[in-house]
Amino acid sequence: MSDSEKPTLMIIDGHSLAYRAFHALPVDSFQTRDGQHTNGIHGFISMLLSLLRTENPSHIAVAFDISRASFRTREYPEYKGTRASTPPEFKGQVPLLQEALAAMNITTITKEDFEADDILATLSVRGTAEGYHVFVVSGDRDSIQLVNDNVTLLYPASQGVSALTRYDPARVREKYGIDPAQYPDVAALVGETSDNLIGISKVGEKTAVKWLGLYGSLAGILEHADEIKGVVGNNLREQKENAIRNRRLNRLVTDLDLPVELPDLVRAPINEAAVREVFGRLEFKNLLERVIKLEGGADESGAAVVPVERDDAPSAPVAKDLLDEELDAWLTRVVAANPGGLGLQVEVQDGKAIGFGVSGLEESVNLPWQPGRTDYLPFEDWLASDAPKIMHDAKHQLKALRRSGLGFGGLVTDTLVAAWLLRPGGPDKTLADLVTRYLDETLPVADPNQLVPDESESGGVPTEAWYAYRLSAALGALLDPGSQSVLTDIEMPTLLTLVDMELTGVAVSHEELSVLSAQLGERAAEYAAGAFAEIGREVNLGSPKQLQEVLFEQLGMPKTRANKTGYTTDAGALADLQASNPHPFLGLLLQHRDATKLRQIVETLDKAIDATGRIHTNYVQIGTATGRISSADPNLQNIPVRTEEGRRIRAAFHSGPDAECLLTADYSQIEMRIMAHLSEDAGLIEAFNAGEDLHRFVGASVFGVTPEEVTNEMRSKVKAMSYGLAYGLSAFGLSKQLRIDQKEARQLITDYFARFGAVRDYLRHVVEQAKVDGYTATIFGRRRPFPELHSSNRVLRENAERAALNAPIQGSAADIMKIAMNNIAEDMLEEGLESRMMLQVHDELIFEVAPGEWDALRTVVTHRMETAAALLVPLDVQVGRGANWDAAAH
DNA sequence: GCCTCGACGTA
DNA sequence: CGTACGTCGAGGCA
Repeated sequence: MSDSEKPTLMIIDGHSLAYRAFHALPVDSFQTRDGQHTNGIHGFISMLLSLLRTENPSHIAVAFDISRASFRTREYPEYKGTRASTPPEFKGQVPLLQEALAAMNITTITKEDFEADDILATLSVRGTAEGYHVFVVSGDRDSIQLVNDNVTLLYPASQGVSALTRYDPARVREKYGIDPAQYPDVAALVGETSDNLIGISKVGEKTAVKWLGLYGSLAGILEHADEIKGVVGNNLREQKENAIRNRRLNRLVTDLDLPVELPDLVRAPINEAAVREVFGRLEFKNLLERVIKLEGGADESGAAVVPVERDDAPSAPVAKDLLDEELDAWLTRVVAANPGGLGLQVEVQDGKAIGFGVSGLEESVNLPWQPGRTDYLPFEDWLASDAPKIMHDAKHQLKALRRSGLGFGGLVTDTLVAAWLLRPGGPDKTLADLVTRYLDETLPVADPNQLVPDESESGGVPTEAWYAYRLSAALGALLDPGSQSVLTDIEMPTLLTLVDMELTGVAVSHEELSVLSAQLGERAAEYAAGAFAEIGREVNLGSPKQLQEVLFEQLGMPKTRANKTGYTTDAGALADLQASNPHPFLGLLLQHRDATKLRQIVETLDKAIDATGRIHTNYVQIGTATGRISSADPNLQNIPVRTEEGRRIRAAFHSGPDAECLLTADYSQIEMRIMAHLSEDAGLIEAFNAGEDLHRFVGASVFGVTPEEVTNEMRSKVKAMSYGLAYGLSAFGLSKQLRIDQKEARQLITDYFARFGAVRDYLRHVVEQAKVDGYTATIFGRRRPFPELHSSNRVLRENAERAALNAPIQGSAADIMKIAMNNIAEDMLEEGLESRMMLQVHDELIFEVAPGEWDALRTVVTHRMETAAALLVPLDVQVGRGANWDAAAH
């Protein structure tokens, strides 16, 4: 029988290949929406499909280790002892991989007390005996010993699993200078770091191969050990037991009793239903297609290096250039053909629109644009109409449309926002990320060598529009109904609201900031001079490293809490030091910190003021994992408020020249109210319905006194407790914050829950449910996945538990605020108010009030905020009025 | 010029 | 050993 007619048996080391794939592929890019990591599985299956195509084996099996323990670890407990513990992200991938293989009708084999390598060895010996050509696929170098004329090893190239090197006996000789069967002797002499097998000192591959050339085998070398001169000879004689032990351990077992016969391993058709189910769970869209397609017939074109890049991805349609009637006809036709909407991307330059890409499923157009252009009237009509549009990262594009004077309507989906709802806090930030994850394709990049990009070729806004169109379908299929309604009813309107707010900006006084900056600069310099005088030298007070030198060496202060670079110098630790080891330097340093921090904030804000005297922040709609909005460039959600000095910065935020004043409106205790609603705690609900001071009421209940008898101290303790609840506060944390001992903190928690037990039950229940579901949900259905709840790492798991109990509370508050904002914006438009919503700081809104509109605006804002959600307790809104942000506070 | 870290501002 | 963020300077690396 010639080689090409022999049946071929392919045996794969499942664990080692999956583990290699795990390290080769970015872990964050392969995750199900429940948070299960799948990069190892994806890489393995992808490699497997390539192998099936290129090698087309007639028989196949995948071997797995059952555990790290085997007869080898019993014999030598240190065996593989240096291996790092399995990364948590890899956990769970092997069982899922085995499920996937089962669905594909590929046999997996395990054997108690033996390693996968031994199964490979046994099968390759049997295969050879029964007339097969054997392919061994393994990332373990011990498999080299299996190579012979009938056994070929496919070994992953340096990184990953996308390229496999083919080892036949000639290749082994070329690479290592020995016969495959001699490889274990070399390994025994050299040692194997990854298996924690120590070899002979100073003996590397070169020496080992030389000796084998001289004496033929390890046994021969040991026999002639006395003849070997020099230090290495001595080492060999002294450490020969190492080599003997190594050789015993790296000998693969070739006569295992396995529960299968070779004919059982013949390739069978996949179980399509099972494959669809498993791959659906793994969210492998493209791999599913490839597996299904594989059934259609194997490709015979074998290549030595297995390609992983898919070759069946559809490519974007070539964009057309159209004018006038042509464009009109095209739009009419394509709109009719794509009732779900068209993909749209705006090309933005210097904040203005300079072109558009519009795409349906099968065709797209490219429309360069400049002000005054009239041949696109049909397009402009469509743009401004309610005709459904699908975009990616629409906010800055819509801002550009507005600056360019173009109308817009009909946004149904923003794929960036939709993907964020699927995986809030996920790594996907660009269209290319989403195309890779959800379409398993690659977004074409414009050729960087092409100086003038040809939009009609590929890349550019028409291509982006086409991918956004296709992504929206893929994402829509993955979104549960709750998330879908959050997208449609909350996030898309919010996006439009944010466009207005960002374009509006807020007036800030450059003059006031300049004065502040100068004053703070002077003060900082004085504190610095004083601090330097105290220690007799000048250091950089902004350098934690230099401060450590001063504090712990020069001044001999006791060490503070440790961090990665030494010991912390944060404000809390410095205050503790001041209490135990008073020194004027400490106070001056803290004062200097305050002054420079404020000055830095002032400077950053000042630089952000535009020519019209306003600051335009960028609200990041996908900026948080909980559903809140974040603010950046500059961040206007962390403007100081707690100190007198800080409030002077707020005072520089004022109403614009045409406005009457500012209006601020904030929800009071919204998170506690949400807790009352979600927990249905009768006591807490009563506390809110009583309408008096919440913390006083709760304090009276906890301490068993009347509200009038609640002291300030009792009130502040209860207040800290209530706020801490929603964060998963511990007795330790509470004691630290209140500076009381842990026993007292524990008692406070006990007393608190004695009166508000349903709150405790609710918080426990949230975490338990999240463990079952894999995610938490807000009142409105916004989800956040929590895979770490099952982590075996205690720190990770407990962090996830606290985040999970907080997510529905913080997230529901965020939902409520967004709904209120959208409703307010709508009312303002309907009532024709010219006042403007400018800022959102999580539970607070700031408006610029147009002359004569105070009453109307206050009514709208209060009403819409109070009625954004119907909870078991009322939503209380506090409104303030003033010429500036500080004065408008209440 | 890039990154990480410590520190600190807000809800 | 309390959640969620963004920004700065210092310092290390290239």
